[in-house]
Amino acid sequence: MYSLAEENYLKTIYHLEQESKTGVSTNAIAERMETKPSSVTDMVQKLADKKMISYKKYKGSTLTVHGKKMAANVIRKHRLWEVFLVDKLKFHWDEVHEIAEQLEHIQSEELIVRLDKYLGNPDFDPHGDPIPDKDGKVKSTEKKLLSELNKKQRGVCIGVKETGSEFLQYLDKRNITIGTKINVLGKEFFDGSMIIQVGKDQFFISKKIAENLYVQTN
Amino acid sequence: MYSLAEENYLKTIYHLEQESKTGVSTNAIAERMETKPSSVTDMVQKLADKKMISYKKYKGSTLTVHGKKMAANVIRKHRLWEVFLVDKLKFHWDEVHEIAEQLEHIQSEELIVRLDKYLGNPDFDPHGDPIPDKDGKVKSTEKKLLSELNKKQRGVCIGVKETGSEFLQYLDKRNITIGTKINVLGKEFFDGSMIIQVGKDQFFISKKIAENLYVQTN
DNA sequence: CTACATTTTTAGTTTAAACTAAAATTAATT
DNA sequence: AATTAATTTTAGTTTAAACTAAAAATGTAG
Repeated sequence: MYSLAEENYLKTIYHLEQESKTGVSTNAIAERMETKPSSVTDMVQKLADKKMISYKKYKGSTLTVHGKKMAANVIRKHRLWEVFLVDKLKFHWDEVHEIAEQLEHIQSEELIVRLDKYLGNPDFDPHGDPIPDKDGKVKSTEKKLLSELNKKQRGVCIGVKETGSEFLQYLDKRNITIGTKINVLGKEFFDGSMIIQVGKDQFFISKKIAENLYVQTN
Repeated sequence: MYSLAEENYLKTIYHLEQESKTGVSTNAIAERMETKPSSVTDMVQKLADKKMISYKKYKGSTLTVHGKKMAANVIRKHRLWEVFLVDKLKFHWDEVHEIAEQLEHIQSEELIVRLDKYLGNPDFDPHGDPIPDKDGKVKSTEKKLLSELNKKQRGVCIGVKETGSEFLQYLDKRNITIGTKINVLGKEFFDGSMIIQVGKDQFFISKKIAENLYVQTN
């Protein structure tokens, strides 16, 4: 059994590893968790003793296979609960994070098995993030142009093809940047235009826009 | 905001107060919570400072109006979650206590408002215990003979009319004692016999039995 | 009413997880 | 390469909530 604090550290390290694809620094963890670096050092040493991460002094931390599975499981629970809150209790998708942050720590294998089934074994949470499976595996992602997506598909912006300033300014105005999640709500086959959701906003984009944005899909 | 430990103490004191209708002793709390009396003393002093209970050294504790409301709210959450686990996730009613014990500490007013609505504003949990309302009020109970109940009603055994040893031995065999919860699953109007649920068991009882058992109802 | 038993409290430790301040290491700049 | 800056760790405190052992208060039996 792991403590709430330990689970939160593992989760944070998992997210930071995904973002940077490298070992994560003590300071990065401290900043993300709004705590002090010295506290982080204490905890990573403890997690290293428990073989959840591998850690070398001054060299940062990386999750072990075991730690990664553990972290993915907490994230799985978080995202399943978010689906519950939105689909069943009719919360808005931007109101559920705080509550899921608590629910993710409830300990019961059986509960999650049943919750998953009750929700129809969803693959994504209400923010479009993928839900890891029981073994902690997340469906691998693939790079595409936004224009290749169809209705109801989702992607995360990972780059642009066209780099002219008008285009970049357009993206800026629409709050689209690296890491932005995009849901395709509708697609017109006649001209390739789309209706997409970005954060709380929904708007129309032309084929030309969609052909110049790279997204990562699942 | 109150800590998990504080909420658990308040809940325990609430239950003990209900059972004995008097102030609760430090030892009683310690026993129920499987902790040491000295730990209880520490905590009741803290709760008294916070005006959640009134406490005089060596004289035991009683909840203040504020503390009682707080405790009832934790119990409300516990019981609503139990309904969720049984009605929606199809757990058996004797499997849900441990999980609800964790869920009852999730902090979100709105969550409980919505959960309550989603479950159809239930009045009882799957064990037949009443669910306090938002203001911590529990529907007042009334003393009746078991034979006065109808199908789907519930009662808690509070005494007997007939006191012969055959009758008491019968009750003993059926595991019915003071405090035992009884659900009436079916009633035959022709002869007044009933099918009742007691703990995990379901069985048939005659009108004569039902006319000699007092129960408290809601 | 005294003597013993039980209950309760106090005083002092322990543990997990945070903190501060200072020391050590690594990185960056001139 | 030497010095400064930034990062990270160590050492020592703090807090909440538990614990043990001993002291104090209360309850009970002769």
